[in-house]
Amino acid sequence: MNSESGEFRHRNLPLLLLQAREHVIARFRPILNAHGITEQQWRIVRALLDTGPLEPREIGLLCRISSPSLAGVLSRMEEIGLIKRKRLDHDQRRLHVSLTPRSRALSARMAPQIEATYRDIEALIGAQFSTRFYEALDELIGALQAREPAAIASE
Amino acid sequence: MNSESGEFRHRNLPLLLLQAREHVIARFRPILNAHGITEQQWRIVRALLDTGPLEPREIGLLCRISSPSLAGVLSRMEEIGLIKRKRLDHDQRRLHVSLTPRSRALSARMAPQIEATYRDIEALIGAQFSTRFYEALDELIGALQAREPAAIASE
DNA sequence: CGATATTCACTAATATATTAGTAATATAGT
DNA sequence: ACTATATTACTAATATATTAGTGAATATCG
Repeated sequence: MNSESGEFRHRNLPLLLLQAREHVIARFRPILNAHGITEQQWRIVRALLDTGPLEPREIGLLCRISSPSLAGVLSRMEEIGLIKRKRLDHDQRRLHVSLTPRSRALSARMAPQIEATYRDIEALIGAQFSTRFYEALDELIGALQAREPAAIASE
Repeated sequence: MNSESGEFRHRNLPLLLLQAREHVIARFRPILNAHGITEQQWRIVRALLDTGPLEPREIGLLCRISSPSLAGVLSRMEEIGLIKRKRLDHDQRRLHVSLTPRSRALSARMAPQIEATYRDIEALIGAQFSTRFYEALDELIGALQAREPAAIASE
């Protein structure tokens, strides 16, 4: 009825970012499903591949998964043999999470399809736009995390 | 260990988009919490404000909420008086979802704080960058939905 | 050294997401 | 009319998200 509603002059930015992400990940989802791994699990596997062993706290910050969610996700991943967990000797609170031969083999099998999908996307949007878009995302994230409003853990 | 891992040449684009969205919505979350409304509920209220009454199917496409999730979300929203649901006369399968005086009053109270937050963000990233970033998101979404891979409902 | 505060992974309860499937209604083609 | 198919909102089961809070371990400070 009121397509100008008056109340809001700005477009819904979080929704736009969500929509953009949905359109991108829609192209990867079939690959993840075919290999029986969830989005969160894959995010963690890829982070560990790129960075090496991490602690849950670091995984949460990197992959944007909250501590309570992480507890269940990591527990299930250990159960199906995608990761292993090991207490640190000098600090019994902390934990080391690392990949297993199985998850390394899995990502080796997935890598070609993932990379092909990135090439598809780049073909659609153009290499130049692609580069500038990554830069824009980095700039946005950098600007927003430089001056956080409250105590929102994000670095 | 292996910070070059070799397997992946492209950065994790869905993760970057997720991180960007998290940094943005982190500034709105305190407002939503203060008014006792969840992210999904607010997305729906704002969509209805902008567009007028919608059917669940349309809400799902617009707000990127799946049909099963929507069932629970709408049910809870009706229970607390944020929306009302009404069957269509000429098609008993379909449904009209519309706002209530209560949700209109709520968004009127929230609007100033929401708008102020957008101004804060724009001040941080710059008006020019802001404009170009919105355009880039539109372009990305447009390019990706123009040639969908499979039958992924998205417009 | 000892009391206090902080950090860390985790649990509990509820909300939402995902995948598969269902019943009711509507439409298309015969 | 009639069968087959499509569409719509929904349920069931499991996974993940969110908010609050816990116990164990460590760090900090008096």
